[in-house]
Amino acid sequence: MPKLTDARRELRRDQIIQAAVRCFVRNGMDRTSVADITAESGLSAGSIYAHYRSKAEIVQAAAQDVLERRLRTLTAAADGAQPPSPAELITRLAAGVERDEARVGLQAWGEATTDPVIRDIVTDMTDRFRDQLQVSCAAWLVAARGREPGEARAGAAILASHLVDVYLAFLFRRALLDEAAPIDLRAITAFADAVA
Amino acid sequence: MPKLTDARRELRRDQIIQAAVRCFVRNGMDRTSVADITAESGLSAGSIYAHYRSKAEIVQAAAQDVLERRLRTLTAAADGAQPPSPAELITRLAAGVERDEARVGLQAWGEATTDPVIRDIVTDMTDRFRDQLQVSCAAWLVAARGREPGEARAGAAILASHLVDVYLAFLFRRALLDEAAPIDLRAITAFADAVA
DNA sequence: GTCTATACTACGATAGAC
DNA sequence: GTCTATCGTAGTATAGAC
Repeated sequence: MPKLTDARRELRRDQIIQAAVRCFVRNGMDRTSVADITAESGLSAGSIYAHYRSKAEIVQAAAQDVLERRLRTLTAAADGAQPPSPAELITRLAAGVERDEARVGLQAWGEATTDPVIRDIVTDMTDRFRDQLQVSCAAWLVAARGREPGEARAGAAILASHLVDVYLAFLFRRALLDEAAPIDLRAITAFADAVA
Repeated sequence: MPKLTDARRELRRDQIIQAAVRCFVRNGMDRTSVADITAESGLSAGSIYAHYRSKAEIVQAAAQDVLERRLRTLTAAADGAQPPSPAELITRLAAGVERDEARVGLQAWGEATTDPVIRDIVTDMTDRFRDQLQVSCAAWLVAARGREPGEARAGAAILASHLVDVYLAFLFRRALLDEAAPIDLRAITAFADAVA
């Protein structure tokens, strides 16, 4: 039964990653030692190196995990009976972001400037994020503004790029400011109306 | 003549910081060792520690230097016979950003999530950046759109916050993408028109 | 797979001569 | 102020018992 052992293995790996993320929130990715992760996870060095080849691999897996989680938040936010407006969509998105999560996200950006693997993880996730946003915006343009699917897709592409910008800036504020100003919806709606 | 020695001292400090920044671009702030900085600067460990108490202090000074430099770019971009439109302003701003510079900026954001000193440097500079943008936008609203100074200031505040968002997202793209898409001016002008 | 113990390296910072 | 040399430590990864 390799299925079960695989699942157990995945569970351990996740346990390690979650512990690592908690450490990263406290001390940052670079100032977190493998010893810190062992202490936080309750495991030992030997056990950890049985699941990950190096600390770099742990950092990469943690970055991937945090970003994937955000992408799932988007999928959830876009779901519903009728497609949400861009303003509503970005509001839901922002509501789902914890500060700790945003912090590790920013750390990943910093790492991405020098680690090609993390860079690919970050840019790939940004691309997928934008694609998802475009799909949702296109649906909204069709359903709420009566656009043709073709022109809706074009408008949605522009809109989605802009939403990504606003979202990235929000992550910045959420991570670094004590009380992050909420996203200013006037800018979004003004632009959405201009597109639609 | 303490004036002269002070100037020499400042020159050495700057030499160290510039060398440090070059190292940061290659290997990141955390994976750069003091030995790397000595090699890059042509100085020795003893000399460097005569000017900075610790590596942390060097990192902080480097972050401050990079961000101050960006603020000066903004001051230059806002200058001119008549105030530039928001779209023109952000275009000039983006044009002046080198990739290496953007990279160290992102690294500083990552450090800011765990180092309070760098966090203050980053948030303070973002505030000053927004203030500068507001002044410039207010001037534009008065000169090009005939607003009253009072309502121009209010509109400019909203506009400036949004421009900061767009600018931060641009820095992200500039640092991490091979060919950063230029800033989409439609979003800016649409919003500027809505405000004005 | 998981543990303890440890080998090996790299780093930050200092001492002391000049 | 600047150099060379070095001290102490902290970190990654591995070895070997269980």
